[in-house]
Amino acid sequence: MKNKDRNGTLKAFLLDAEHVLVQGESAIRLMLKLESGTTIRMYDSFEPYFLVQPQAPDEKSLQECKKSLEGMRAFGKAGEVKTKRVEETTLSFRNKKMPFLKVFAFLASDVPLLRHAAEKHGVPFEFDIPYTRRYLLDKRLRPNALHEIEHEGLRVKSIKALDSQGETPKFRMLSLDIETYNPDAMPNAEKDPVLMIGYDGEAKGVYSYKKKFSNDFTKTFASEKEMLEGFCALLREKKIDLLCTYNGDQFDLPYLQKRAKRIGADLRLGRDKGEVKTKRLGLREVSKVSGRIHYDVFPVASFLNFIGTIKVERLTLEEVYFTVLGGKKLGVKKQDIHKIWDTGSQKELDFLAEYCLTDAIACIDLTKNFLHLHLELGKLVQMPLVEVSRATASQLVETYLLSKAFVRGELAPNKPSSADIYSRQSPVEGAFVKTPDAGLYENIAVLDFRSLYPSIIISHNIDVTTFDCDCCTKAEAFISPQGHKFCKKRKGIIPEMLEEILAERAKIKKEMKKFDSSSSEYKALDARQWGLKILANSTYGYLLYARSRWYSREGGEATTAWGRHYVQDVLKKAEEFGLKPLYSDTDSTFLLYESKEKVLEFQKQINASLPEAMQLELEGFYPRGIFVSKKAKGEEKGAKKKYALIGEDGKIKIRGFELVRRDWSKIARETQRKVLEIMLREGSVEKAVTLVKKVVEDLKEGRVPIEECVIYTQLRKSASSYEIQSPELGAVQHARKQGVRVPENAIIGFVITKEGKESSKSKQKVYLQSRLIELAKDYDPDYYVNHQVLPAVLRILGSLGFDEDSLKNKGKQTGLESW
DNA sequence: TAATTCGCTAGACCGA
DNA sequence: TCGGTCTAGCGAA
Repeated sequence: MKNKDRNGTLKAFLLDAEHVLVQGESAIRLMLKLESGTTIRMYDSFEPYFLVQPQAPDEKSLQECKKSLEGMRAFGKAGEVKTKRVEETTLSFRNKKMPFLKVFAFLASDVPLLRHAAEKHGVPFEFDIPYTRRYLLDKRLRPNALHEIEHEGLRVKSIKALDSQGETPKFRMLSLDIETYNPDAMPNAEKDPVLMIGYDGEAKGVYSYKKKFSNDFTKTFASEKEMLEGFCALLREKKIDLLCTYNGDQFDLPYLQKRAKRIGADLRLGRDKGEVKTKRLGLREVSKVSGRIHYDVFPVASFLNFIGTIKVERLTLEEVYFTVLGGKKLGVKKQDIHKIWDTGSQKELDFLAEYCLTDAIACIDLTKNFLHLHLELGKLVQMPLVEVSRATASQLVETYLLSKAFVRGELAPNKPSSADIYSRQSPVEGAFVKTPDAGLYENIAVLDFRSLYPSIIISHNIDVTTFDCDCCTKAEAFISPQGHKFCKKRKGIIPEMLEEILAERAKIKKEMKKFDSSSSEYKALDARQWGLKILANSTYGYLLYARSRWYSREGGEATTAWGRHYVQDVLKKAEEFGLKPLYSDTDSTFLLYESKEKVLEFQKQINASLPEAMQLELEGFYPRGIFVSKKAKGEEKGAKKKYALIGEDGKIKIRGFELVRRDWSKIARETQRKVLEIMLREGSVEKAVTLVKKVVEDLKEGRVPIEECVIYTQLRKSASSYEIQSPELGAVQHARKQGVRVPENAIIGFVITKEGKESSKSKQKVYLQSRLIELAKDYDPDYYVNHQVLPAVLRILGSLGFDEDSLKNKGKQTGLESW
């Protein structure tokens, strides 16, 4: 700790910036990590402020407004609030430079109060940018990057981000996972103790109490209290910087805190006496521990699942671990834990400890896997790790844009009012999708526009600041297919951002080729390009996001209109070129070819005609592919967003089929997958039919395990607010009637059982037969044959010239329903 | 108080 | 009992 005690300059990684009070004023406390590995705290001063646009831009109005703002009074809970001081400044607003007044406050919490008072004197702006974020943006600091700090003791004199992109701090990490006593499904901290704490990272093991264990990784304490305090001692001893959990925000950390209070344990998870602080951040809760970074893998997995980077059916630790890292699952049912604790055998108790440890291992492994991404994203959008790892797509884009606006000397637009949000609701016409003809095809070339929407936005300078400018005539500007005009003279903030992102990403991709894919350099670069990709892909959505500061309906309309224009142009030109278009969705084109050279020649020709930022890439050549028909009344039409391709390497790419959907049973999905594989690899209908017959027989005979009949669905509303009955709702209602608690919005698994099946000939209500998997005793073979396996499979076989109706004629040799 | 639109499908609902 | 319409969920991009 020598460095901080004297004056001078030091280099450190900036980990976090917190709001603190110093002598009655808002100030910043920085968490810094020296290159030696030591973590220190320092203090910086920063005045909270917001901006006000005077009623009129003339000097007289400006001075009058300034005077009024200086004399402002507002009243908050803590009494009277005053303006600290007011400064004049010039900012660019709606493409014009104009005067603004910068109103400084003593406390960050005064800003919202003063802002209301200021509304009488002008139009307030940038009043809702959180204090610590304002600090990072204004000082152009980059969380997780190396900074040079000039200081006097613990006081920062100046701080500057260094241009050392590659380096990132090395954290001392520990994962944490608790098991609780839970006789009533959901544990209650008022009465249910914490039984075990698993951890991995700087140390690895399990803490428990009273019980004896035969393994050597479990340490037994005399009481729950000593166990909790022992764990805090471990955090201190190992000098942990980063504590990671899976859903610790909402479960583990608040539970430990409540429990400690209840049993009188001295729980110091942080670096000082502070308790776990659980704060609402947007829609969710964040649990913070002072002096350490709490990294919660659950919101990370949830975000990546949402944007499509990973694909899991349920966001459990086990499933995420398995999907992302191929880790094994160790099954202990939550409802069994208290039984094992009370009456379990030694073997069961040992197994529980092992399970607890496995969860801690999964948690640290996942953290190591995702941390690089957030370190890089944090640098990029200037958000500390705690925030960036919990941020939504719109928050990432918006924070990046706020920083860009600051650098460009532009005023950030205010967030929309609720009336604005309401008026932004009507949808904007989206992408073009071509209807394919159903069938089995050979030799399909797939061409993709690389980053279609970002490249269109760049090429045509699309955003709210460039729309309908008054500096370009129609002849000078970019005119969209619907006639929207975009400036050609000044680059917009969003096109500029995307141009930088895409250029940087291309540079990184090139750089990555120099390294081995297992090297740390490669991984850091990969994380960086990944972060850039997330940002670029979210930007179009942000343009049309109703709560966006930089919303542009016209910009969104123009982007998709140009998208439709370019992709349809490719289809038309392909036809003329002698390549038959088969299918197209948004940015992709599927062409039937005879020679690959011709495809490459075509691609070259298109690329020569495109704007510089746009590019048509060859995604691949596929020897065989299947498109199926839509299940529609009347005419037979090919289905969109549903196809399967087999690559030259034998790898199969499947989109849209039931088998990729979690709301279909495993038995139907697996059977469909096998049929698709047979058709793609061998093209043998006979073989596929034989396979299906076997499955149907197994179902009839009850040989299929009930687990393979589970259907997963999320109830996205509260159970009472549904207009219509459904099987999933039926399962929940039945369970609640039995006294089983089912949380709102949960993804539930249910089975269609024989129970509740009506013998009458009237139309069977499936929801009466549906039961949660936990309560299901059997499955209804008729349902799984006729409503799961056969529809999934016949769609494919029927589309490939196999006469579907003949399949259903009972008695025929090949009939699938001949049983 | 979670980026967008396009598209498929099952099952419930409802009127003839 | 049949067939059209609507609600709801999930996936493609």
